[in-house]
Amino acid sequence: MRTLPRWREISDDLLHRVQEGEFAHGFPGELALSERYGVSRGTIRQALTPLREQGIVGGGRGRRPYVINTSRTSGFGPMYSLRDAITARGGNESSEVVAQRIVTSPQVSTALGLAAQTPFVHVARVRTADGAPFAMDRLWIIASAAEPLLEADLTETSVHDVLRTRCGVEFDAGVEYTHSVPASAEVADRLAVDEGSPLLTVRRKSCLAGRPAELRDTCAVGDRVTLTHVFGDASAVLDCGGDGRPIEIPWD
Amino acid sequence: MRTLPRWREISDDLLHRVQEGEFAHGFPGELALSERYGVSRGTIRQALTPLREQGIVGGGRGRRPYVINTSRTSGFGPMYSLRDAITARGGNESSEVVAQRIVTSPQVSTALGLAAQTPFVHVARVRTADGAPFAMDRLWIIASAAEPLLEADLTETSVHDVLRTRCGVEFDAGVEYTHSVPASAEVADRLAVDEGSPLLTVRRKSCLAGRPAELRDTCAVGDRVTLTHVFGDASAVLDCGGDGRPIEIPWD
DNA sequence: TAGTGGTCTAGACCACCTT
DNA sequence: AGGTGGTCTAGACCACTAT
Repeated sequence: MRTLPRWREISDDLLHRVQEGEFAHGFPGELALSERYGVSRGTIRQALTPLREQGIVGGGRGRRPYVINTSRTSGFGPMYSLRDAITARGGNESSEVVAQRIVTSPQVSTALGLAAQTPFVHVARVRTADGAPFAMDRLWIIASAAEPLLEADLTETSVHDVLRTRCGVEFDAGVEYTHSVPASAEVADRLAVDEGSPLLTVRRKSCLAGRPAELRDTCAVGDRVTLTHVFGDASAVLDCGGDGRPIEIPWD
Repeated sequence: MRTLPRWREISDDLLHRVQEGEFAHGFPGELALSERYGVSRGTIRQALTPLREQGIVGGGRGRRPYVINTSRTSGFGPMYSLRDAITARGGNESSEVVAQRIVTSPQVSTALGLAAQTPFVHVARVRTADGAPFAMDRLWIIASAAEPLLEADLTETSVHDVLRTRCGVEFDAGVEYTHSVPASAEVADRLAVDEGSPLLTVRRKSCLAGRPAELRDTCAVGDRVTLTHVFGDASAVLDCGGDGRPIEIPWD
């Protein structure tokens, strides 16, 4: 695990402070931050970029800077600008781990363009909110980068967090494919829905230092899950009614 | 329409050249670009940032820079890092415009947090690839910013392009909600699928200068459409087989 | 009018990859 | 070894907003 650049340390620190509510009554400007951290304004701007892109802090030329969203549970990193969050309808969320071991898989290796015998850490979980399953996911990460994952408790912790803190690993590129498919018999059984009912599936392939490193499938119940993506300071269109369900208007 | 910053002009110019294949045999380095455009390296880095984020050019410390993806049809702009493209299975794509007029709508105004009588330009289309409909979309944009849209030919041109070139308008923030829902009778009829079959719906709310400006609903046939998001230099995991459909392996 | 962020410059040093 | 991009500095000027 190499040392992080200064701008990244500052960015992490600011995110942490924001999440603890430190700036609820006003976020400092770039000049003030520049003094506080003892770095140039350019470095501060670099640190603020991800926070602004992800809509965590807002402001703009002339405006007083402010905090938009404190409740953001997501970690930090570029992949979160891809798929910010799967939000379940419900409160208490936990996971049942149904697989957590080393495997090889020709299908996975092929999908990632790796050698057929590449060993992966394989994790599969069923995610539950308030007693009702709302999604299942499974992932394969090249074992050489993710062995501590085998011993982690994944019922309450995200894989991303474990990778970051225990493995010092963060994905730097990737692609996501999202589909809507009918539930197969097996999945319908595990998620307690009717066979054929609409599911949201997301396949993600991620890279580590430019090399394929992870394949992840997420499979979510259509009417229990909303996939949300935020870009920039969207505070003007958040929380103004509706959860994104289509408006009931004829398609004239 | 105000003048664009220099870095943005350079970014647009580079994207244009990339798409015309000018750099197929090698992309210039930052120093070379700095000389060519007569600006400092910082400005060049700013211009390259969106191209690198969207995985259009690649490289890295020490590596020779290169072009990853020329065939990118998408325009330019931050919203495209949200929902890069809806890719249909098929070749010839066109749209049938089923609505293109000024309207007011309490539902839309409410969803955007605007006054109930706000006039919108309303556009609704059914999108077809190789003769089969694969998606429909409808949008409402505040009329004051988008009037030229009323007279545009939208059968072959994207709304985004018209907004950019004719209205000088680009969204700077937004949120997208993605769901999987069963087809209603009306939508099933228009898209030529069975009632109840899985659809992918995307609702987007966008901002212009920090104010709500657009609501857009897209409704796509599950098995004809893939929603793709790319982050960074994902060249290692693109084109290595599979279209993102879930692997057929039991969820042990 | 004061303070903010957006843009831009002209340097510097270093880590990393290719050769 | 030479070239690349990543990081950082210390300035500058300007557009915009709030007051």
